[in-house]
Amino acid sequence: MRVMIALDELLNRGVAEIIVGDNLRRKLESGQKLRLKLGIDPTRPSIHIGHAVALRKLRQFQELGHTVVLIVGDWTAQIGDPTGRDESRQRLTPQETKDNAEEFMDQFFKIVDQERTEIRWQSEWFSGFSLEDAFNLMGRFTLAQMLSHETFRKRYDTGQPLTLLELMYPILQAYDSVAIKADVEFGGTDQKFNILAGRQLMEQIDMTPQDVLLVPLIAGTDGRKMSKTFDNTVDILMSPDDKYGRIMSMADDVLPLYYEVWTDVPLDEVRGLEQAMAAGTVNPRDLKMRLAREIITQIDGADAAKAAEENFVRVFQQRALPEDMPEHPLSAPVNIIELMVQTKLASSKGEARRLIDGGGVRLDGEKLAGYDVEITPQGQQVLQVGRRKFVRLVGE
RNA sequence: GGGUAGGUACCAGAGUGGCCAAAUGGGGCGGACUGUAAAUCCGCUGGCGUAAGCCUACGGGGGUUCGAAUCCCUCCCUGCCCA
Repeated sequence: MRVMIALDELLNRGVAEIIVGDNLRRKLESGQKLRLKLGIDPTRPSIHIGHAVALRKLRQFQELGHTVVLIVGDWTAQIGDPTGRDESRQRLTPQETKDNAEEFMDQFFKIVDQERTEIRWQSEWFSGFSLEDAFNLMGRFTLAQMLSHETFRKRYDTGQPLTLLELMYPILQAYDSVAIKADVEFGGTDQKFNILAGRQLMEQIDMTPQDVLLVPLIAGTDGRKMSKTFDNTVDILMSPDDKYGRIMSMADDVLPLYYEVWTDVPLDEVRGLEQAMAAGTVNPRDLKMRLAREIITQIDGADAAKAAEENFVRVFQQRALPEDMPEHPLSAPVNIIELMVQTKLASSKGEARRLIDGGGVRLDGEKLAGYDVEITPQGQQVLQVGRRKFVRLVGE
Protein backbone atom coordinates (compact mmCIF):
# COMPACT_ATOMS: atom_id res chain seq x y z
CA MET A 1 0.00 0.00 0.00
CA ARG A 2 2.35 2.63 1.21
CA VAL A 3 5.84 2.93 -0.10
CA MET A 4 8.48 2.01 2.41
CA ILE A 5 9.71 4.99 4.24
CA ALA A 6 13.19 6.00 5.15
CA LEU A 7 14.47 5.16 8.58
CA ASP A 8 15.03 8.79 9.51
CA GLU A 9 11.51 9.68 8.63
CA LEU A 10 10.20 6.63 10.47
CA LEU A 11 11.99 7.54 13.65
CA ASN A 12 11.52 11.28 13.60
CA ARG A 13 8.40 12.31 11.82
CA GLY A 14 5.36 12.34 14.07
CA VAL A 15 7.45 11.06 16.95
CA ALA A 16 7.70 12.90 20.23
CA GLU A 17 10.34 10.83 21.91
CA ILE A 18 12.14 7.52 21.61
CA ILE A 19 13.70 5.78 24.57
CA VAL A 20 16.34 4.52 23.84
CA GLY A 21 16.71 6.04 20.40
CA ASP A 22 20.04 4.57 19.36
CA ASN A 23 18.96 1.19 20.53
CA LEU A 24 15.88 1.11 18.41
CA ARG A 25 17.70 2.37 15.37
CA ARG A 26 20.32 -0.34 15.75
CA LYS A 27 17.65 -3.02 16.04
CA LEU A 28 15.94 -1.76 12.93
CA GLU A 29 19.18 -1.61 10.99
CA SER A 30 20.06 -5.14 12.00
CA GLY A 31 17.02 -6.37 10.15
CA GLN A 32 15.59 -7.93 13.28
CA LYS A 33 11.82 -8.33 13.16
CA LEU A 34 10.33 -6.54 16.10
CA ARG A 35 7.29 -7.08 18.26
CA LEU A 36 5.54 -3.74 18.57
CA LYS A 37 3.33 -3.49 21.58
CA LEU A 38 0.26 -1.34 21.73
CA GLY A 39 -2.15 -1.72 24.58
CA ILE A 40 -5.69 -0.53 24.40
CA ASP A 41 -8.36 -0.39 27.00
CA PRO A 42 -11.71 -1.27 25.59
CA THR A 43 -13.37 1.26 27.83
CA ARG A 44 -14.44 3.56 25.06
CA PRO A 45 -15.05 1.86 21.81
CA SER A 46 -14.41 4.85 19.63
CA ILE A 47 -11.02 5.78 18.25
CA HIS A 48 -10.30 9.35 17.30
CA ILE A 49 -7.64 10.72 15.02
CA GLY A 50 -5.54 11.59 18.04
CA HIS A 51 -5.23 7.94 19.06
CA ALA A 52 -4.71 7.06 15.46
CA VAL A 53 -1.45 8.95 15.26
CA ALA A 54 0.17 6.00 16.99
CA LEU A 55 -1.68 3.62 14.70
CA ARG A 56 -0.27 5.31 11.63
CA LYS A 57 3.20 4.93 13.06
CA LEU A 58 2.55 1.25 13.72
CA ARG A 59 1.42 0.88 10.17
CA GLN A 60 4.66 2.34 8.92
CA PHE A 61 6.62 -0.18 10.95
CA GLN A 62 4.43 -2.97 9.62
CA GLU A 63 5.31 -1.96 6.10
CA LEU A 64 8.87 -2.84 7.05
CA GLY A 65 7.84 -6.29 8.15
CA HIS A 66 7.43 -5.87 11.89
CA THR A 67 4.58 -7.34 13.88
CA VAL A 68 2.08 -5.44 15.93
CA VAL A 69 0.95 -7.05 19.14
CA LEU A 70 -2.34 -5.52 20.12
CA ILE A 71 -3.11 -6.05 23.76
CA VAL A 72 -6.71 -5.86 24.72
CA GLY A 73 -6.64 -4.63 28.26
CA ASP A 74 -9.60 -6.51 29.57
CA TRP A 75 -8.16 -6.37 33.07
CA THR A 76 -6.82 -2.85 33.06
CA ALA A 77 -10.08 -1.70 31.52
CA GLN A 78 -11.74 -2.65 34.74
CA ILE A 79 -9.50 -0.23 36.54
CA GLY A 80 -9.44 2.54 33.99
CA ASP A 81 -6.25 4.36 33.17
CA PRO A 82 -5.82 7.03 35.81
CA THR A 83 -3.41 9.00 33.62
CA GLY A 84 -4.60 12.53 33.17
CA ARG A 85 -7.70 11.88 35.19
CA ASP A 86 -8.54 13.64 38.33
CA GLU A 87 -11.08 11.17 39.51
CA SER A 88 -11.69 7.48 39.63
CA ARG A 89 -13.51 5.69 36.90
CA GLN A 90 -16.32 3.27 37.03
CA ARG A 91 -15.45 -0.34 36.56
CA LEU A 92 -16.80 -2.16 33.52
CA THR A 93 -18.47 -5.52 33.35
CA PRO A 94 -16.77 -8.29 31.37
CA GLN A 95 -19.51 -8.21 28.78
CA GLU A 96 -19.17 -4.48 28.18
CA THR A 97 -15.45 -4.97 27.86
CA LYS A 98 -15.89 -7.64 25.23
CA ASP A 99 -18.39 -5.66 23.17
CA ASN A 100 -16.24 -2.58 23.30
CA ALA A 101 -13.18 -4.48 22.18
CA GLU A 102 -14.90 -5.78 19.08
CA GLU A 103 -16.10 -2.36 18.10
CA PHE A 104 -12.70 -0.98 18.75
CA MET A 105 -10.95 -3.41 16.48
CA ASP A 106 -13.17 -2.65 13.52
CA GLN A 107 -11.83 0.86 13.64
CA PHE A 108 -8.31 -0.13 14.52
CA PHE A 109 -7.88 -2.17 11.39
CA LYS A 110 -8.91 0.66 9.16
CA ILE A 111 -5.39 1.90 9.77
CA VAL A 112 -3.33 -0.98 11.06
CA ASP A 113 -2.70 -4.05 8.89
CA GLN A 114 -4.63 -6.93 10.39
CA GLU A 115 -2.44 -9.50 8.63
CA ARG A 116 0.56 -8.37 10.60
CA THR A 117 -1.16 -8.06 13.93
CA GLU A 118 -1.30 -10.46 16.80
CA ILE A 119 -4.21 -9.91 19.15
CA ARG A 120 -3.71 -10.84 22.76
CA TRP A 121 -6.06 -10.47 25.70
CA GLN A 122 -4.70 -9.66 29.12
CA SER A 123 -6.87 -12.34 30.61
CA GLU A 124 -4.60 -14.89 28.92
CA TRP A 125 -2.05 -14.19 31.63
CA PHE A 126 -3.96 -12.41 34.35
CA SER A 127 -6.87 -14.78 34.76
CA GLY A 128 -4.57 -17.41 36.18
CA PHE A 129 -2.71 -15.01 38.42
CA SER A 130 -2.39 -16.05 42.03
CA LEU A 131 -2.07 -13.74 44.96
CA GLU A 132 1.51 -14.87 45.16
CA ASP A 133 2.09 -13.76 41.59
CA ALA A 134 0.50 -10.44 42.40
CA PHE A 135 2.68 -9.94 45.45
CA ASN A 136 5.71 -10.73 43.43
CA LEU A 137 4.75 -8.05 40.99
CA MET A 138 3.67 -5.37 43.44
CA GLY A 139 6.78 -5.80 45.52
CA ARG A 140 8.85 -4.44 42.67
CA PHE A 141 7.32 -1.00 42.72
CA THR A 142 7.35 1.58 45.46
CA LEU A 143 4.78 4.08 46.56
CA ALA A 144 7.20 6.95 46.14
CA GLN A 145 7.69 5.86 42.57
CA MET A 146 3.98 5.86 41.91
CA LEU A 147 3.60 9.24 43.52
CA SER A 148 6.25 10.63 41.24
CA HIS A 149 3.68 10.29 38.50
CA GLU A 150 2.05 13.66 38.14
CA THR A 151 -1.47 12.35 37.92
CA PHE A 152 -1.19 10.34 41.09
CA ARG A 153 0.66 12.99 42.99
CA LYS A 154 -1.84 15.66 42.05
CA ARG A 155 -4.75 13.53 43.07
CA TYR A 156 -3.04 12.71 46.31
CA ASP A 157 -1.98 16.28 47.06
CA THR A 158 -5.30 17.86 46.28
CA GLY A 159 -7.24 15.43 48.36
CA GLN A 160 -8.90 13.50 45.56
CA PRO A 161 -9.60 9.83 46.14
CA LEU A 162 -6.91 7.54 44.84
CA THR A 163 -7.41 3.82 45.21
CA LEU A 164 -4.82 1.12 45.47
CA LEU A 165 -6.50 -0.46 42.50
CA GLU A 166 -5.61 2.52 40.40
CA LEU A 167 -2.01 2.23 41.46
CA MET A 168 -2.09 -1.23 39.97
CA TYR A 169 -2.77 0.10 36.52
CA PRO A 170 0.80 0.87 35.46
CA ILE A 171 1.93 -2.35 37.04
CA LEU A 172 -0.42 -4.48 35.02
CA GLN A 173 0.49 -2.64 31.87
CA ALA A 174 4.14 -3.21 32.65
CA TYR A 175 3.59 -6.92 33.03
CA ASP A 176 1.95 -7.10 29.62
CA SER A 177 5.29 -6.25 28.10
CA VAL A 178 6.84 -9.17 29.90
CA ALA A 179 4.04 -11.50 28.88
CA ILE A 180 4.35 -10.79 25.19
CA LYS A 181 8.10 -10.11 25.11
CA ALA A 182 7.71 -6.68 23.60
CA ASP A 183 10.58 -5.09 21.73
CA VAL A 184 9.03 -1.65 21.45
CA GLU A 185 5.98 -0.20 23.12
CA PHE A 186 4.02 2.56 21.42
CA GLY A 187 1.87 5.20 23.01
CA GLY A 188 1.13 8.89 23.37
CA THR A 189 3.42 11.04 25.46
CA ASP A 190 0.91 10.74 28.28
CA GLN A 191 1.77 7.05 28.45
CA LYS A 192 5.42 7.60 29.25
CA PHE A 193 5.15 6.70 32.90
CA ASN A 194 3.23 3.50 32.32
CA ILE A 195 5.46 2.38 29.51
CA LEU A 196 8.63 3.08 31.46
CA ALA A 197 7.27 0.93 34.24
CA GLY A 198 7.36 -1.86 31.68
CA ARG A 199 11.01 -1.19 30.95
CA GLN A 200 11.81 -1.28 34.62
CA LEU A 201 10.03 -4.53 35.23
CA MET A 202 11.70 -6.22 32.28
CA GLU A 203 15.09 -5.13 33.49
CA GLN A 204 14.38 -6.46 36.96
CA ILE A 205 13.63 -9.91 35.68
CA ASP A 206 16.57 -9.93 33.31
CA MET A 207 14.72 -9.47 30.08
CA THR A 208 15.91 -7.04 27.44
CA PRO A 209 13.95 -3.93 28.25
CA GLN A 210 11.61 -2.73 25.58
CA ASP A 211 12.25 0.50 23.75
CA VAL A 212 9.62 3.18 23.85
CA LEU A 213 8.18 5.20 21.00
CA LEU A 214 6.01 8.09 22.06
CA VAL A 215 3.88 10.02 19.63
CA PRO A 216 2.71 13.57 20.24
CA LEU A 217 -0.74 14.30 21.49
CA ILE A 218 -2.63 16.47 19.09
CA ALA A 219 -5.12 19.21 19.81
CA GLY A 220 -8.82 18.78 19.41
CA THR A 221 -11.28 21.14 17.81
CA ASP A 222 -11.12 23.52 20.74
CA GLY A 223 -7.35 23.63 21.03
CA ARG A 224 -7.20 21.50 24.14
CA LYS A 225 -5.79 17.98 24.03
CA MET A 226 -8.02 15.80 21.91
CA SER A 227 -10.10 13.79 24.30
CA LYS A 228 -13.53 12.29 24.52
CA THR A 229 -13.94 14.10 27.80
CA PHE A 230 -13.88 17.46 26.05
CA ASP A 231 -16.03 16.37 23.13
CA ASN A 232 -13.44 17.86 20.80
CA THR A 233 -12.53 14.73 18.91
CA VAL A 234 -12.63 13.71 15.30
CA ASP A 235 -13.67 10.09 15.44
CA ILE A 236 -12.82 7.40 12.94
CA LEU A 237 -16.45 6.40 12.78
CA MET A 238 -17.86 9.88 12.26
CA SER A 239 -19.37 10.53 8.90
CA PRO A 240 -16.95 12.10 6.44
CA ASP A 241 -19.05 15.25 6.55
CA ASP A 242 -18.68 15.51 10.30
CA LYS A 243 -14.99 14.78 10.15
CA TYR A 244 -14.53 17.45 7.54
CA GLY A 245 -16.44 19.99 9.57
CA ARG A 246 -14.58 19.26 12.73
CA ILE A 247 -11.22 19.51 11.05
CA MET A 248 -12.23 22.85 9.55
CA SER A 249 -13.04 24.18 12.97
CA MET A 250 -9.52 23.51 14.25
CA ALA A 251 -7.32 26.38 15.30
CA ASP A 252 -4.85 27.54 12.67
CA ASP A 253 -1.76 26.93 14.72
CA VAL A 254 -2.30 23.21 15.02
CA LEU A 255 -1.89 22.78 11.29
CA PRO A 256 1.85 22.10 11.11
CA LEU A 257 1.68 19.27 13.63
CA TYR A 258 -1.36 17.79 11.94
CA TYR A 259 0.45 17.82 8.64
CA GLU A 260 3.40 16.15 10.24
CA VAL A 261 1.50 13.32 11.86
CA TRP A 262 -1.34 12.77 9.43
CA THR A 263 -0.01 13.39 5.95
CA ASP A 264 2.93 12.29 3.88
CA VAL A 265 3.58 15.78 2.67
CA PRO A 266 7.37 16.15 2.86
CA LEU A 267 8.46 17.95 5.97
CA ASP A 268 10.30 20.60 4.00
CA GLU A 269 7.08 21.45 2.28
CA VAL A 270 5.26 21.55 5.60
CA ARG A 271 7.81 24.05 6.91
CA GLY A 272 7.22 26.07 3.79
CA LEU A 273 3.49 26.08 4.37
CA GLU A 274 4.06 27.17 7.93
CA GLN A 275 6.11 30.12 6.78
CA ALA A 276 3.63 31.05 4.10
CA MET A 277 0.91 31.01 6.73
CA ALA A 278 2.91 33.27 9.01
CA ALA A 279 3.63 35.60 6.10
CA GLY A 280 -0.01 35.67 5.17
CA THR A 281 0.62 34.49 1.64
CA VAL A 282 -1.62 31.48 2.03
CA ASN A 283 -5.06 31.25 3.56
CA PRO A 284 -4.98 28.81 6.47
CA ARG A 285 -8.47 27.82 5.49
CA ASP A 286 -7.14 26.27 2.29
CA LEU A 287 -4.53 24.33 4.21
CA LYS A 288 -7.19 23.01 6.48
CA MET A 289 -9.28 21.93 3.56
CA ARG A 290 -6.35 20.04 2.14
CA LEU A 291 -5.69 18.46 5.51
CA ALA A 292 -9.29 17.40 5.92
CA ARG A 293 -9.18 15.80 2.51
CA GLU A 294 -5.97 13.92 3.29
CA ILE A 295 -7.20 12.56 6.58
CA ILE A 296 -10.59 11.49 5.34
CA THR A 297 -9.02 9.86 2.32
CA GLN A 298 -6.96 7.67 4.60
CA ILE A 299 -9.90 6.60 6.66
CA ASP A 300 -12.85 6.56 4.30
CA GLY A 301 -11.29 6.71 0.86
CA ALA A 302 -10.82 9.39 -1.75
CA ASP A 303 -14.40 9.43 -2.98
CA ALA A 304 -15.79 10.03 0.48
CA ALA A 305 -13.28 12.79 1.06
CA LYS A 306 -14.19 14.51 -2.17
CA ALA A 307 -17.90 14.29 -1.42
CA ALA A 308 -17.39 15.68 2.05
CA GLU A 309 -15.46 18.59 0.67
CA GLU A 310 -18.08 19.39 -1.90
CA ASN A 311 -20.73 19.23 0.74
CA PHE A 312 -18.76 21.50 3.00
CA VAL A 313 -18.26 24.10 0.34
CA ARG A 314 -21.94 24.05 -0.51
CA VAL A 315 -23.24 24.20 3.04
CA PHE A 316 -20.77 26.37 4.86
CA GLN A 317 -19.05 28.46 2.27
CA GLN A 318 -22.02 29.05 0.03
CA ARG A 319 -24.55 28.64 2.81
CA ALA A 320 -26.65 26.35 0.69
CA LEU A 321 -28.35 23.18 1.80
CA PRO A 322 -26.45 19.94 2.26
CA GLU A 323 -27.07 17.16 -0.20
CA ASP A 324 -28.08 14.57 2.32
CA MET A 325 -29.96 15.31 5.43
CA PRO A 326 -32.12 13.25 7.69
CA GLU A 327 -35.70 13.06 6.54
CA HIS A 328 -38.76 13.21 8.69
CA PRO A 329 -42.18 12.27 7.41
CA LEU A 330 -44.95 14.71 8.11
CA SER A 331 -48.53 13.57 7.78
CA ALA A 332 -50.44 16.07 9.87
CA PRO A 333 -49.91 19.61 11.08
CA VAL A 334 -47.67 19.71 14.08
CA ASN A 335 -46.44 22.40 16.40
CA ILE A 336 -42.90 23.56 15.76
CA ILE A 337 -41.76 22.87 19.30
CA GLU A 338 -43.13 19.37 19.17
CA LEU A 339 -41.50 18.80 15.81
CA MET A 340 -38.07 19.95 16.93
CA VAL A 341 -38.15 17.45 19.74
CA GLN A 342 -39.39 14.66 17.47
CA THR A 343 -36.65 15.30 14.96
CA LYS A 344 -34.08 15.59 17.74
CA LEU A 345 -33.11 19.08 16.66
CA ALA A 346 -33.75 19.96 20.27
CA SER A 347 -33.44 17.68 23.25
CA SER A 348 -36.39 19.11 25.12
CA LYS A 349 -39.24 21.47 24.53
CA GLY A 350 -37.58 24.01 26.72
CA GLU A 351 -34.47 23.91 24.60
CA ALA A 352 -36.55 24.22 21.45
CA ARG A 353 -38.14 27.40 22.77
CA ARG A 354 -34.79 28.79 23.76
CA LEU A 355 -33.39 28.11 20.31
CA ILE A 356 -36.27 29.92 18.69
CA ASP A 357 -35.95 32.81 21.10
CA GLY A 358 -32.29 32.98 20.22
CA GLY A 359 -33.02 33.21 16.53
CA GLY A 360 -31.39 29.89 15.73
CA VAL A 361 -34.22 28.14 13.97
CA ARG A 362 -35.13 28.44 10.30
CA LEU A 363 -37.82 26.89 8.17
CA ASP A 364 -36.92 26.96 4.48
CA GLY A 365 -34.38 29.62 5.28
CA GLU A 366 -36.80 31.89 7.11
CA LYS A 367 -35.98 32.64 10.70
CA LEU A 368 -38.82 31.72 13.03
CA ALA A 369 -39.81 34.49 15.37
CA GLY A 370 -42.24 32.75 17.69
CA TYR A 371 -43.22 29.28 18.67
CA ASP A 372 -46.94 29.19 18.14
CA VAL A 373 -46.23 27.95 14.66
CA GLU A 374 -47.94 24.97 13.10
CA ILE A 375 -46.03 23.17 10.43
CA THR A 376 -48.35 21.74 7.82
CA PRO A 377 -47.27 18.99 5.46
CA GLN A 378 -46.60 20.40 2.03
CA GLY A 379 -44.08 18.89 -0.29
CA GLN A 380 -40.60 19.18 1.15
CA GLN A 381 -39.54 21.70 3.70
CA VAL A 382 -36.23 22.11 5.43
CA LEU A 383 -36.01 22.76 9.12
CA GLN A 384 -32.67 24.03 10.32
CA VAL A 385 -31.15 24.64 13.72
CA GLY A 386 -27.99 26.64 13.92
CA ARG A 387 -25.70 26.39 10.97
CA ARG A 388 -25.21 22.71 10.83
CA LYS A 389 -28.31 20.79 11.80
CA PHE A 390 -30.90 20.12 9.12
CA VAL A 391 -33.95 17.93 8.75
CA ARG A 392 -35.96 17.53 5.59
CA LEU A 393 -39.67 17.40 6.30
CA VAL A 394 -41.44 15.27 3.79
CA GLY A 395 -45.19 15.77 3.49
CA GLU A 396 -47.30 12.69 3.00
C1' G B 1 -10.40 3.38 66.44
C1' G B 2 -10.45 9.00 68.01
C1' G B 3 -10.76 14.06 66.35
C1' U B 4 -11.99 17.37 62.50
C1' A B 5 -13.50 19.50 57.66
C1' G B 6 -16.50 18.52 53.74
C1' G B 7 -20.33 16.26 49.76
C1' U B 8 -24.39 22.22 45.78
C1' A B 9 -26.16 22.15 38.46
C1' C B 10 -21.51 19.58 32.95
C1' C B 11 -16.99 21.48 35.95
C1' A B 12 -15.13 24.87 39.58
C1' G B 13 -17.44 27.44 43.31
C1' A B 14 -20.99 31.07 46.26
C1' G B 15 -25.17 30.54 49.16
C1' U B 16 -26.07 28.85 56.06
C1' G B 17 -34.53 29.23 57.18
C1' G B 18 -38.59 32.40 52.60
C1' C B 19 -36.35 37.38 47.69
C1' C B 20 -33.13 29.95 45.37
C1' A B 21 -34.12 26.39 39.45
C1' A B 22 -29.77 28.38 43.17
C1' A B 23 -24.56 34.21 42.57
C1' U B 24 -19.97 34.14 39.73
C1' G B 25 -16.41 31.96 36.40
C1' G B 26 -15.43 28.12 32.90
C1' G B 27 -17.63 24.88 29.45
C1' G B 28 -21.72 24.11 26.13
C1' C B 29 -25.57 25.96 22.81
C1' G B 30 -27.69 29.98 19.71
C1' G B 31 -26.90 34.94 17.31
C1' A B 32 -23.46 38.99 15.02
C1' C B 33 -18.61 39.26 12.58
C1' U B 34 -15.70 35.40 9.79
C1' G B 35 -12.44 31.12 6.96
C1' U B 36 -17.67 26.09 10.82
C1' A B 37 -9.93 29.67 12.87
C1' A B 38 -8.71 33.09 16.73
C1' A B 39 -10.30 37.46 19.22
C1' U B 40 -14.63 40.32 20.32
C1' C B 41 -19.81 41.41 21.31
C1' C B 42 -25.06 39.76 22.52
C1' G B 43 -28.54 35.99 24.31
C1' C B 44 -29.57 31.24 26.46
C1' U B 45 -28.04 27.16 29.61
C1' G B 46 -33.44 21.29 34.70
C1' G B 47 -38.33 19.09 32.78
C1' C B 48 -43.58 19.88 31.45
C1' G B 49 -46.73 23.88 29.89
C1' U B 50 -47.78 29.19 23.77
C1' A B 51 -48.64 31.47 29.47
C1' A B 52 -50.13 31.80 34.82
C1' G B 53 -48.08 27.87 36.92
C1' C B 54 -46.69 22.91 38.14
C1' C B 55 -42.98 19.10 38.84
C1' U B 56 -38.00 17.49 39.86
C1' A B 57 -33.22 19.14 42.00
C1' C B 58 -28.14 21.14 46.52
C1' G B 59 -24.80 12.81 48.72
C1' G B 60 -29.28 8.81 50.42
C1' G B 61 -33.39 8.31 53.87
C1' G B 62 -36.31 10.38 57.77
C1' G B 63 -37.82 14.65 60.81
C1' U B 64 -38.68 20.00 62.62
C1' U B 65 -41.24 24.21 60.20
C1' C B 66 -46.57 27.68 57.15
C1' G B 67 -41.78 27.29 54.49
C1' A B 68 -35.28 23.73 54.23
C1' A B 69 -29.55 23.69 49.92
C1' U B 70 -29.75 26.08 54.74
C1' C B 71 -31.95 23.40 61.39
C1' C B 72 -32.24 18.10 63.72
C1' C B 73 -31.59 12.56 63.36
C1' U B 74 -29.57 8.68 60.64
C1' C B 75 -26.97 6.26 56.76
C1' C B 76 -23.33 6.48 52.75
C1' C B 77 -18.96 8.77 50.71
C1' U B 78 -14.28 11.81 50.76
C1' G B 79 -10.20 14.74 52.77
C1' C B 80 -6.97 16.12 56.82
C1' C B 81 -4.76 15.26 61.83
C1' C B 82 -3.88 11.57 65.62
C1' A B 83 -3.50 6.13 66.66
